[in-house]
Amino acid sequence: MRELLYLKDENIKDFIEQIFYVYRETYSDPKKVLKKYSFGSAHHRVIILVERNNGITISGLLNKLKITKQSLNRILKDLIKNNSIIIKKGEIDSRQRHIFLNEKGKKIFNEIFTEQKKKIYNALKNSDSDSVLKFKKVLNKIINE
Amino acid sequence: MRELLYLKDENIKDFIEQIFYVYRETYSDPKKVLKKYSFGSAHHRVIILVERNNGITISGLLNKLKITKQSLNRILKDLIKNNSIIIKKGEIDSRQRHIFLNEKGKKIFNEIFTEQKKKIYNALKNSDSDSVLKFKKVLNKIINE
DNA sequence: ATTTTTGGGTCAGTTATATTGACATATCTA
DNA sequence: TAGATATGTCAATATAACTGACCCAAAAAT
Repeated sequence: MRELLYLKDENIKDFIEQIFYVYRETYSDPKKVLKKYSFGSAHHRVIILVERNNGITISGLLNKLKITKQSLNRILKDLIKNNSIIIKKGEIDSRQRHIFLNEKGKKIFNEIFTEQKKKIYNALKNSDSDSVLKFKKVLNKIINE
Repeated sequence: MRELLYLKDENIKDFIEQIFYVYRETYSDPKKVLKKYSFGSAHHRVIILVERNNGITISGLLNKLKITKQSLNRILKDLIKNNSIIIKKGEIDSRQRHIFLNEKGKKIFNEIFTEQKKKIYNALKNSDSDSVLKFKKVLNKIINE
């Protein structure tokens, strides 16, 4: 039987450490932009998720963020006050709230994204398409385990 | 000129979102174990880094964690009180402090690691070695950008 | 038609983790 | 010896999360 080196503990430990660094590095660059609007990482994550899932509901966001609704509410209030998002009642189910980025929110997202994409863009640019594809597949496997 | 689809904004956005999920999923499972010792994520990260870098100095840890020494100090005090780590003066440079996991710390690390490795292990098990290798390379490229 | 469940909102208090800024001490280096 | 470095510590503050207890309105189930 072949030895699967990449399943050895030391390799898994490498990944645990690297995933920490990758997350931190990926999410640290836009901090100056966020500070300009008095936003923190929590706002950052909400803006990203709303941009990617326009019209997402409160419970949709809660499922993706895995925080409490009290925590989310604080963030949403800030974003509404800042005029970055608008919230609409559901047409089918009027208990639901659908969240959208408005013009200001889209502008802020773009500023954030411009900073945040750099490291990933450069890393991918220096990789071949097969590597990028396989990178994505393993990422997804970890998420869906 | 070929179009590099994987450099398109929408693909980068995928990665930004996935990296968040992967980090969270990778670091969420050991929370019950940590709670048993009244430890949080900050302690978790320190234990991991000390296990991987036995004898690391304070400034070594600060460079990896990128937090302030005041923040680190709170964590280290907890870990010392709990008898998970010991701190020794440097023999060459006695200003330095070298941090080691002791028996209790190793035991706690193993409990944490047992929980934390599961998702990664299963994800890698369902991947071929080429994918795992390429996954690691792209991770490193993002970190070192 | 009434009851139960669901989606969301909110008040209050607490905890965890990080920050800034200032200052102290010992030790190493030039 | 002067300055730089490694670490420790006090105090105040910010951020982001938590638990727990309620509330209302609308949908779904009975």
